[in-house]
Amino acid sequence: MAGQNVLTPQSEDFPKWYQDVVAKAEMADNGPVRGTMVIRPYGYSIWERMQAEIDARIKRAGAQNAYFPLFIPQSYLSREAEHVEGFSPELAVVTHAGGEELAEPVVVRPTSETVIGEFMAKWIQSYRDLPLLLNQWANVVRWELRPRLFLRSSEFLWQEGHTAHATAADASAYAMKIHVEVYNDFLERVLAVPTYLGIKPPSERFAGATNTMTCEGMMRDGKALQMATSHELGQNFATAFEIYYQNEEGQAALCFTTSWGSSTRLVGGLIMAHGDDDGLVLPPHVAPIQAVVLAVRDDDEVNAACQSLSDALEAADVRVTRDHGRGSFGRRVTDWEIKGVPLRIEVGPRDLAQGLVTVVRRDTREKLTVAITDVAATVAALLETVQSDMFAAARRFRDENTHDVATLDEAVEAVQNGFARLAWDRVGAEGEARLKSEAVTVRCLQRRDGSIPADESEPDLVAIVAKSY
RNA sequence: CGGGAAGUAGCGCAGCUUGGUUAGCGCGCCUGGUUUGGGACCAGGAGGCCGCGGGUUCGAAUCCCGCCUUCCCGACCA
Repeated sequence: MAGQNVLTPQSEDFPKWYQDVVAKAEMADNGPVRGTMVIRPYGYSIWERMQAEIDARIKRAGAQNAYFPLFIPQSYLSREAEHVEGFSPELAVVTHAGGEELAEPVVVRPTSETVIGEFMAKWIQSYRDLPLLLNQWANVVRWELRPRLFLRSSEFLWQEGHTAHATAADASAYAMKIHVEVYNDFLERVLAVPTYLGIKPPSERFAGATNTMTCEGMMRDGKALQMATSHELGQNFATAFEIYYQNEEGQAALCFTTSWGSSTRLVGGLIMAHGDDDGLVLPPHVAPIQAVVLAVRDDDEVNAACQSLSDALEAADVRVTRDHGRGSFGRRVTDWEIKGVPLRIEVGPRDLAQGLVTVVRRDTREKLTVAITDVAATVAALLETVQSDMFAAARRFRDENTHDVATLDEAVEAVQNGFARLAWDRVGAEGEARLKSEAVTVRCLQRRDGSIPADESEPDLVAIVAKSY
């Protein structure tokens, strides 16, 4: 068996590799209904770590968690013309319940702007109630025609933030704050995924938004994945749901709202941003298990050493597990590699006789010999090194595969292997159609310095274009 | 939703063309033993509505029709 591929190599068939990893790392299974997903414990523990990190940042930004219903009156969706048009094709609608046909069908939420808008209108009376900053963790349903585990499932888990503000400037600033301080900070510091931040061109905007911001990540096959998104909704939903407040002069004024979301799609992005031919590669900050203490053989002396090592690591706040299992050493090594555990600590009689253990990095495969008394301190520090090295490696990969081009033809050529960057005024509406015919889209628009523009009419913007998930 | 491919044990597959008795193989799983520094070995064993429904037939995994599911490409998509 030695030397045989456990997974389909990325270079041979990337989508097959992805499915192999999801299955063999025990992340998820397909559900019985097309497009549905069963998230297995290992996959869910990664999602839980993501939730904890994102939730803490959302709260730091001042928003509070709440919960709104799964079922939404169909009429709510219709109140905002673009919104209903955008979502109609992917709605799941309940027409029968309690053994009878319903007088008004209810939709299973595809997103919650409408219900939340209804209650914002009820709760907001005065300028003193603003800004109203809400978030919810929930499941949503969008009937997908071409589902893929984590990346696009008909039901998925996410967080959706919804805020109301007195002024356009305040709403805009808050959406930007979330985008940078919650999403991008999380992506870079926890998932170690570098992003291109920017705004979507009008053609790619959220249904009902006046502006959509995105965090675009590059996967190992050079394709783009939108990893989080934030919207300025202007007064579109405030108008539709009559979200008014009384200003300091006692006059009624219409709110400005925002919404922003990130989903279990992030798990798919994590897999594809860092994974290699041996499986997952998890950054330590998001890894449910940061280090595994692996007994080379199952005997009392080795096991005792493993136990005291894992106790010491736990005391140093390392998320550690012990593998003194049966079965061959090689088999167990491979299994932990597939699961992407950042550090493997191998404990065997030869090393032990000299008071040493072998520490192996998953990201670089580098092997280090460490005195057993130094392991706790070494591992804690090494996890931080792995984290920052993974981010640096991902950024290098992204930069090497982002090509500056001057024409649409060159862009189409360049995106066969990564992203292309070109002047936005070289694209335009006709350019987008031309790109679309090649299965290429404008992922985002940026200023020359990489910062996020206010809108697409700013002069001298650049377009990041790519094939995408 | 359109085009293509495929559904046989947990996973990967053979068998189907040319219908015929107990449907096979590899991996995995269980038991016992030997092992364990990169997917170990020996022996024994469990596990199958052959995707679902209907039809043809004395007889269907095999032929015909419908449906469901999965994968690839496209369209669609915060």
